[in-house]
Amino acid sequence: MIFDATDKRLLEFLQQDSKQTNKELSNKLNLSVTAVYERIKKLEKEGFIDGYIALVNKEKVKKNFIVFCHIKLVQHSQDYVVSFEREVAKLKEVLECYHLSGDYDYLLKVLVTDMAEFREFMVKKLTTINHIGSTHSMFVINEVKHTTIINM
Amino acid sequence: MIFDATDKRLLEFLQQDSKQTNKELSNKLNLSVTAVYERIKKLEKEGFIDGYIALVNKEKVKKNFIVFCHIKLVQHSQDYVVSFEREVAKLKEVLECYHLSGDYDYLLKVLVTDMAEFREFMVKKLTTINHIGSTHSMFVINEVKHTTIINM
DNA sequence: TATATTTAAGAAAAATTTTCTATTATGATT
DNA sequence: AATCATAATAGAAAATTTTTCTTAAATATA
Repeated sequence: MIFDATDKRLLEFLQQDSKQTNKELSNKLNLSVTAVYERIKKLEKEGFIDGYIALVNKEKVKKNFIVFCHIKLVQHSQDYVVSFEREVAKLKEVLECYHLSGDYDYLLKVLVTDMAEFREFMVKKLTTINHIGSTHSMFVINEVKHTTIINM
Repeated sequence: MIFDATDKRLLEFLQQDSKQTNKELSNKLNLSVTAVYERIKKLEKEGFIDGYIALVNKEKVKKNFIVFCHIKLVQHSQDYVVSFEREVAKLKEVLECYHLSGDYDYLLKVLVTDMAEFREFMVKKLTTINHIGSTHSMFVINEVKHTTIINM
């Protein structure tokens, strides 16, 4: 499938603000409303767009205590890895989980209200998952930058 | 401001799919279309919603090489910190940057096409920023989980 | 209890999306 | 270069959705 410069610009605009009307986008792209509409539908159908979402303000909903957790497994057998990944993905406090190179461990991005809630998360949820060897938590003092925009 | 259970559910729905019509939301919430409309406008005005965006598929646009970079500064003076944060925020490859506790350093989430592009990023961009003492890169083998949904 | 204030509902108006048809551009083939 | 097929674009019409407006109900306040 051909994915031209106009499609790229369109995706950039939609990543910035998906509530723009096709008319606004058509002005920015020098296209007709229908052309914009058809391009968006094509991008959606081809899988370039995973979805449209609202971004909630973390401070407002009192969930702005971010912790990165490094995790090592006791063993790295297929069974252990699969089991750990399945369990950790279920936890709503875990926004992101990455399998990392090097020390063969994981990096988790955990979002909670405060230290008390993080403690609960560690004790009641994370450490009850099997096969965890060790954990190392890094607390975020300040979120310097956070964007969802992928540059192409 | 009062932020009730219905507002929470509404934010959950909008975080999952912001393209739902007010009619669909009104059915899920047992409200009228106008009531949903007014609640959304209120949440927007009060700052609960930072924006509405399209999520682009990383694989499709060939930007799915994720690297986490740990960075230590040579000094931690106010000047150095401010300068570093300003410069690093400008880099489009850096999706996220966190100031961490403990070793007083930073964690960067970097998104590029491949290792070649990461090398370019390191050599031409990251290491040209002043005050960096040392860096340590962790490559993502697999993205086990990634959500933008904040639980409330 | 009476009075204000907020919240909600339904209808109407305005705006936007979506469909449809026709036209133009693009690329491949000869 | 000419022809054909395919894809992209534009404008108008239809369908849907958002937004506004008015009225009614619920909640809180004095």
